[in-house]
Amino acid sequence: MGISERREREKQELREKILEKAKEILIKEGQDNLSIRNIATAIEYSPATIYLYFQDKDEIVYELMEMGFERMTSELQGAFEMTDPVERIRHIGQGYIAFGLKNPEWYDIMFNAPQPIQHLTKCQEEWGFGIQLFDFLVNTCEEAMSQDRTRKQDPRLVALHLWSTVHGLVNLSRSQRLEMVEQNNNDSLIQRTMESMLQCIFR
Amino acid sequence: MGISERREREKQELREKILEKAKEILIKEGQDNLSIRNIATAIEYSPATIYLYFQDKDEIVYELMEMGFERMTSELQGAFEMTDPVERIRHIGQGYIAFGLKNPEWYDIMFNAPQPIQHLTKCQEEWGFGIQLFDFLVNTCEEAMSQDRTRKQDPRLVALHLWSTVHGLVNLSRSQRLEMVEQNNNDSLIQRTMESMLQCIFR
DNA sequence: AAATATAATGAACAGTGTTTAGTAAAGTCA
DNA sequence: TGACTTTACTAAACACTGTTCATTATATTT
Repeated sequence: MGISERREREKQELREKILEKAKEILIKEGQDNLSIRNIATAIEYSPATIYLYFQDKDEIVYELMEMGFERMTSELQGAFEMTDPVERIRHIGQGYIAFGLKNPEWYDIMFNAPQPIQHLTKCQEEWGFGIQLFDFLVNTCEEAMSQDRTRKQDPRLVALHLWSTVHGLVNLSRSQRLEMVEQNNNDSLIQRTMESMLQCIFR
Repeated sequence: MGISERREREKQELREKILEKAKEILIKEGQDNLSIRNIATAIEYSPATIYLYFQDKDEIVYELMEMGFERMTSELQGAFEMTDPVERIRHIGQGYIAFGLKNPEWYDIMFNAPQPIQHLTKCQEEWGFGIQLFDFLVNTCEEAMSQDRTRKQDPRLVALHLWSTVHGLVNLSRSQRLEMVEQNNNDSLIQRTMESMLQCIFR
């Protein structure tokens, strides 16, 4: 029964090809130009064909989100391996911000766009990568607390404080609101703000 | 020459009507349904007419942003008048978050959407309301610092820390990423996180 | 070779922002 | 009042969007 196996493989290959082209378009032309029709012409198939491999556009965006998390995770690898918990947090923060500023389209899909979440709730799955990342941050906060590097408090709140600040900074920069109130020195301003936060949480 | 005055007045009235209906649609049907065509049918004019009163959709969104800032400013009035600088910051933060969670569409237009900013850069104007709000926050931080309620540091960085955290929290909630990592107690979680931040900045 | 199962598509639906040429109404002036 | 001009408005088109479905083409099996 090698034939049906080949067919299955070919189906998988076209699915991969769709995702690859979607990724290319996202990087080169941005989220606004990531349309079913653009993907279709890129893979030289009709738009309707894409719906034989994905139930809707949300599913494609969801897959792109997963790819984004893999990219980000690999970029943060060095930070994850830091022995000192506070240094670990500092490097994760810096890496997170750097990723967000360098890959705004990926970041948007991962942390802002409603589509991947809609896909998740539709399929009753969970936000695996995100939970993993957040839990790691919570654990690191707990570690810092056990070393008396910060005052006793709910580590989940500290983690959320850290996350929301860097998320807020990336989004304010992305949406051009930051440059509206502070013309000069965008990147270093973000760096210094995060450092200011770390100074006030950890010792 | 009362005739041309009446005409001018009538033009202004239709402009106002367009904005009023745009506001209604934004509130009742959300940003996704805020289309030129929907506004046009609501005011019982053709879509093309709207372009006689606004150069493009961005300009309408810009005007809605201004309305949003007026709404927010009036809601924050009580907070602005607090005598204690730290309490002032606390109430501004709470009000900011409450506004963002209660009026997600307004919030999006004011702090996330690229359209109003595109309109600004096109017209070489500045983000008046936003700058005003941020500068007020900076001044309040300076006041708190002069009262020795927080350690000596750049007040603009403290203000940005405060802003990015609440902005991040509102956006994480809005984009459903928060409920992905913390199922229970969304609103109070946000409150407690902000409180945790205030505790670590001010004394 | 004929029958069947699978894959791919053309065309349509309902929607988007925006432009342009043409029409209808209102104001101006002889 | 009638002719002319200015202003206000709109129908229709352009180039897009996601999605569905009946139909066609291809590949596999009998």
